[in-house]
Amino acid sequence: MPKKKLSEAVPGGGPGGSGATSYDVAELAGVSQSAVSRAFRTGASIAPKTREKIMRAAKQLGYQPNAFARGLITRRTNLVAVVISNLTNLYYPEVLAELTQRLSAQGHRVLLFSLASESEIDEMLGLIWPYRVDGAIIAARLKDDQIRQFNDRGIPIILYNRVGEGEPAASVCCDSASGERELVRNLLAAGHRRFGIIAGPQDSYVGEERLDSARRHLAAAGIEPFIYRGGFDYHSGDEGLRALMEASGGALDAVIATNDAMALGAMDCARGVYDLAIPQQLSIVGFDGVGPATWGGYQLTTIRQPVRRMAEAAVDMLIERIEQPGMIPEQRLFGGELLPGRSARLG
Amino acid sequence: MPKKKLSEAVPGGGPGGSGATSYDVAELAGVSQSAVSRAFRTGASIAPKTREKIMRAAKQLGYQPNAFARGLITRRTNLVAVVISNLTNLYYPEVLAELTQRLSAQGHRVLLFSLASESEIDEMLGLIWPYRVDGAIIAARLKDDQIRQFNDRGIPIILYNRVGEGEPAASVCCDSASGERELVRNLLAAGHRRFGIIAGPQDSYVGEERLDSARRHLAAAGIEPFIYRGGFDYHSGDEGLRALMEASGGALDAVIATNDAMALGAMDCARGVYDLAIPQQLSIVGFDGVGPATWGGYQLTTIRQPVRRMAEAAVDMLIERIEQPGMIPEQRLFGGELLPGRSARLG
DNA sequence: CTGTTAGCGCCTTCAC
DNA sequence: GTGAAGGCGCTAACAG
Repeated sequence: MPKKKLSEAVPGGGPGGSGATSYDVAELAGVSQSAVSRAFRTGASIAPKTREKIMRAAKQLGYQPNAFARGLITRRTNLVAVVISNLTNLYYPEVLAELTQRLSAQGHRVLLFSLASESEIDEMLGLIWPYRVDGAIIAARLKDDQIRQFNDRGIPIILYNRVGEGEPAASVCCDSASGERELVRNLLAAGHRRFGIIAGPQDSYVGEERLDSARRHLAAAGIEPFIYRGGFDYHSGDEGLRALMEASGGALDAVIATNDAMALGAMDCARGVYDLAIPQQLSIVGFDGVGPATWGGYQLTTIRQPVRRMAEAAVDMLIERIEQPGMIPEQRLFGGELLPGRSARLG
Repeated sequence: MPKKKLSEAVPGGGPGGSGATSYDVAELAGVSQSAVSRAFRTGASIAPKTREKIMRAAKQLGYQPNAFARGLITRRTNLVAVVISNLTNLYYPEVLAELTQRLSAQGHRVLLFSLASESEIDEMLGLIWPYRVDGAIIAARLKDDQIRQFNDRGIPIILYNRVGEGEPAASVCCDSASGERELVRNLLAAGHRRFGIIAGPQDSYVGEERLDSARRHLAAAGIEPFIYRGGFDYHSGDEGLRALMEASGGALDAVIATNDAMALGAMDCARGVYDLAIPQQLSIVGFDGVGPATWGGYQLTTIRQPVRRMAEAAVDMLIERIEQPGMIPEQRLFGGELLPGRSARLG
């Protein structure tokens, strides 16, 4: 007879708990507490008959092992932090859905953090540490010392569409440079010469990459584009097009937006405000391949990120590093797919 | 000198942990472990000087209290489960962003679960229990016995845009019935007589509510609409309009879609495929007020859900119930706002 | 294969 | 205001 105290009466248990502990189950099943523990652990040696007896008792009591007690001892919490800077970006919901489903399938729970602004990162880190997450997937711009904090604590992280600047960090990215090059090359081949670029905020890593790539490849053809800085949202596309039209005196052949939301805003503005036929009078391209880009009213010419493969890679890389600490940082770069659409004349 | 073992050397600590424990901090600060515990608990009585000494030592060691050990004892995990059935629905990212930010501000972390299909709910519940969440916010269709499992375990839940069928449950909803009534009344007043409805999947609670309300109010005017069943996505809107045009022989005055995504699909189809002028030849209305609905190319006539107030209400109600168990179930119903847009002629 | 014995790191009495 | 025990529920060695 175990001496430990059993959970007090009440079938439902106290507030916040199911009430039943492994001792309760052990007593009901007529075995020791550690037998119960084994029954709920994969790969533990236990007689099938005993296990079954235990499981029956457990079900009767509504018993589920307490992850907090387990985590305290195993130092594995099965928790993965997922950090996304601005969820309302059209692109992230799809990523988040993929990540949670794949992590779930691998036995991990998602602890979600969303930031209203990148300045909240330090604050957020303080909220993560107490939960001893096994790892993290981060789609926000971490500073070197923030990456180092993860490294120092031995918590593997995967940067999503970002790379570490100085501190080494594993990452999964869509190849902005080659995607943008593809777009520019095609636009040039179709004879466009007067370009405008609607860029993203300067604190966006992919935004700057895309901008740089576009400028570089235009420069190689001797072209200097007009540039407008937006905020990655639909409205910025509208404002951007107006600004570019003004700056260029209305003489524009093509507009390159560094994400789809802005490209769509620019399309609506071009048609609605300037009464331009797209792509006959103006070509517009985006980047990402979000849902609305393929909608009938837009059929945007853009680069589609292979979201599923990227999410899969991020999760796989993370799990690897959780199970085998100390792996070297690896960067995986996925090529995007050119969706021809109907918003631009390509060569 | 405390006899308890201090964490073993390595500054970074072992895998998964920051290494430092309250004993390490206590030793460095020259106080007892329980003093450290007090320093990190709000409202514990401790001398300001002692506290400061401890905090300095803690920072030096990178110490953060272990939430797992704390949760084990206090039975408060500060974890809230958020369950969302299909994240890719345009409407949810905004909700999720609001929820996580507000929960964070209240000292709670979000454990996110997303479902590929409603049939996975039981499976998911089994993943939730071990984590002893303090509460849950659920935007998925729970069966009565699933709600009861939460009730039995004493875990408060808030249903989001759903209500319990038999089992009592607190909930936050947008008033589908009155929103749809408003739309129908306006459409009738403007002289529309031949209606089509693009409805959602039958397992959607709000979808059925909106459909029922629209039919009822049309019936009151002696009108029997054509009905098509879609899946709440953009593509369903396209298919829906085709089906309705066929069923009605092209004689349609207005189309009511039970969410925005389908309404937008129908708009593009009406313009692109049937070459109809909207709203002159055909009025189309939606429901939700998602971002793209306000875009220049659409300017959809719809009902906007007060997402921020609803999220705020959900979080507040949940926190109340966590701090004061046993509160009665309350249902809060928020009215939507009619966005006139330009996709329908209203009376 | 099963039971026993120590803790995991912290909070919570209780003396002082 | 502070320190010394005891235990939250479980897993990880061990014996048997």
